[in-house]
Amino acid sequence: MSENESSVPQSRGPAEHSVREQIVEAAEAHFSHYGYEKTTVSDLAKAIGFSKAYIYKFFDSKQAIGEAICAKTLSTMIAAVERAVADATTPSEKFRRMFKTLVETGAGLFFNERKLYDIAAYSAGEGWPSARSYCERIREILTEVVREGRESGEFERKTPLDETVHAVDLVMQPYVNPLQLQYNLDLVEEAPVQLSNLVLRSLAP
Amino acid sequence: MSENESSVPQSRGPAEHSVREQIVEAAEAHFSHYGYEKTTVSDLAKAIGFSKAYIYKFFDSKQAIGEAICAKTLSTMIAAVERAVADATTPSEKFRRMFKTLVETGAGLFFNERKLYDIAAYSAGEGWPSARSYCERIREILTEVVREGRESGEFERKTPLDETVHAVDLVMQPYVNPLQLQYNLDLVEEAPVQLSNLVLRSLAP
DNA sequence: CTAGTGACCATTTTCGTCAATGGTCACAAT
DNA sequence: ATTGTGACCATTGACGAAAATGGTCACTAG
Repeated sequence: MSENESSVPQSRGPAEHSVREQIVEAAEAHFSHYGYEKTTVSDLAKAIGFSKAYIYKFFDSKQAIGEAICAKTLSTMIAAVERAVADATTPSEKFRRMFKTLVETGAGLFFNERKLYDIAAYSAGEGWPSARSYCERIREILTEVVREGRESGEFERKTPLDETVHAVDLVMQPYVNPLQLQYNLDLVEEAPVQLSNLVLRSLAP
Repeated sequence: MSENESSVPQSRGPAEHSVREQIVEAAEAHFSHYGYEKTTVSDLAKAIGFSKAYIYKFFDSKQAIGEAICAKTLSTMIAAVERAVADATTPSEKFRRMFKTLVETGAGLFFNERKLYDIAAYSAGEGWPSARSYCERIREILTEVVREGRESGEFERKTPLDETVHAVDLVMQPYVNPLQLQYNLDLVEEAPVQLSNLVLRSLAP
């Protein structure tokens, strides 16, 4: 009773604090520019005009700061997906846009903010909370879309909801998970289309 | 006009030769025991009682030897899949077994012959011919299964065959490709089942 | 002509060293 | 009590020299 199951970088000290926000801001700038490894905690301290030691009043470790940045990055992607889903009308279209947006923002992160992408990939590989809750949120959105499709009669209702969602989630995983996406970048165009078609065929009543 | 598109390790000298076979044999033993990187060409030479230079009469490079071993490994997996498919009766069952066997033998390689698995993963990552023809062969087998299913009326026939096969191939990719399989080892049990169900639902007439 | 090799070179890998980094803590200022 | 820091330690990373490795080639033996 004491150890967390899998390395959980935590923050400490006051949750709302201008210094905490300054740290995050500086970290975002430095990490995205120089990368996580090449940025030292001292760099961040200098950037906000405090000593290195003071940073540790707000974050448990350097990793915890990385976590915060990663969570922010992934939140942006989630937001884009939520917007895309909200814009679509039918459940089928919602699913298509969800998948497409997910892959596009992921690939965009890879090509335009490579350093941040690397953090996200590492996070996913280590099973950090930020990556976990990201995957969880994706699944929630997916569940909502599928349920809506079932209610409107657009999707079949024989298979248990959980099972359907789980299977579809497995199909998307290689493109949702930053760790795996990098091996499928050449499929960014076709995979979401082809796989959406296949999934929607499987969802047909 | 001369360069091959992507690094293609080739062999040279007589194709059938006892020394060539001895090299492959020694390489298989050494690679699987010490790994590709930790095995030197001199080690192989010593093992078969010839000089290092002689090895290069039969193989273009060390990588080419790795390729040969990799091809052998992947052939074994293909053979297992072909056996599994032949054993099954219905196209649906053929597909299920194909997927399951693929994942099982892949995971088996990872857990029991890790060093050989690493070579296969590297091969897949670099797009070596051995990995390519492995993927191609999988696709051929899959095509055959789907076509059989269509002919027997078990699978739908509206979607173009190529499109169907391509999409199903994309679904299996993360578990077929050694490079990606290692990130999905915790899903070895459920993924083939869940995904087979989904795919078969999508193939229903 | 075929089977086979030692000596050689350019590039990698290994390894030991030392500075840099992540992280802590006792303490100072307000 | 809160805000903040310099000094300190164990571990890690960078760096250059030295050793090992992949690969070639002129050459020998039969």
